[in-house]
Amino acid sequence: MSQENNDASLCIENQSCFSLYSAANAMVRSYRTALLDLDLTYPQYLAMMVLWAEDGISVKALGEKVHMDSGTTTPLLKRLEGKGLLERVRCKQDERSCLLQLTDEGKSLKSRAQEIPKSMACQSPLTQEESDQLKALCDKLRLKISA
Amino acid sequence: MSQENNDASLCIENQSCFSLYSAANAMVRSYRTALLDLDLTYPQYLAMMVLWAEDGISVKALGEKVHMDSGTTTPLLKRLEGKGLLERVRCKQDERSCLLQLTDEGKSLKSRAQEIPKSMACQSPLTQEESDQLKALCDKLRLKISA
DNA sequence: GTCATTTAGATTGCGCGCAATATAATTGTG
DNA sequence: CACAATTATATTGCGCGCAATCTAAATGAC
Repeated sequence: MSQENNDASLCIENQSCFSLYSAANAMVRSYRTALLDLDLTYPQYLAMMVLWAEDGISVKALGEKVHMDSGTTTPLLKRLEGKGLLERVRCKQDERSCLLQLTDEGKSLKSRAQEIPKSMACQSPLTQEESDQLKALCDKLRLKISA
Repeated sequence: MSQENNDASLCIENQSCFSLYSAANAMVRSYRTALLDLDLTYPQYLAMMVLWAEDGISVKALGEKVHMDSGTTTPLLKRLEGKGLLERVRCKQDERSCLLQLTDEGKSLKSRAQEIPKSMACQSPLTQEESDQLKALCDKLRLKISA
């Protein structure tokens, strides 16, 4: 395919990393439409999912679950607080720690969010089997390279 | 695993999209070290690979190959120009179009970059087969959802 | 040729993602 | 108890990623 490049190793079309990178961007892009209704970005949606599953956890615990550091979580959580979806309160036992409490509005958003996984699964071009396979490969990759 | 969430659909641990997203971020992060020596970010490295394979192409053609729009490519290419790796020249036949010409420095960077795919492949936790599988799934996903 | 349409690229604005650093609270050590 | 080390979060700065908008050049329709 490539005329000027005799070795294929530096060719983006051959690199699984580039495919991974592009697919992730495309995925986030396709979530945008679905999340417009909830007024959430994809990373914000991830944070909300964590809190819907486990309200009241610390910033640190949430950061570990979504694999983000405080440079990403702090401003993101401030934006969610600004939208009135949660409150950030200092932990009494450990004043360093900051606990995240969903507001009523934040909790009520969960019911509207139930549609998101359904609609995304519907428009996914992958079968359930392929999706599971993709997940397993991505998990293996992430776990090993960030170790 | 989750105590407060009786349905699994809104749980990030079950979502292949979250795995894809996290794996892509981890991958870019792991490239950072390898690319430090070349003074390139991962997206800049992608652009350079395209130009190493096909010097002189337009901004539009490059954007299509790396799947980025002008809001991303324009500042990225200006940074590469600022580093002295390429020049952006208006096309004589079509003044709207902007052609990208590698400088000698930009061309010579290719030889040093040959090490990158090798070292990344070495530290990859995936077998060649798994990597191919991941690429196929990502390509299928991206092609269909951005159609 | 005139004018609407299309096209290539640039600009603006916002939200990540993350390295590096700072701050303040807590814990560990002697 | 003093004080070094650790820990949780916040801040700063930079480079994407992309929607929305703008400009200017080229193309198409009549």
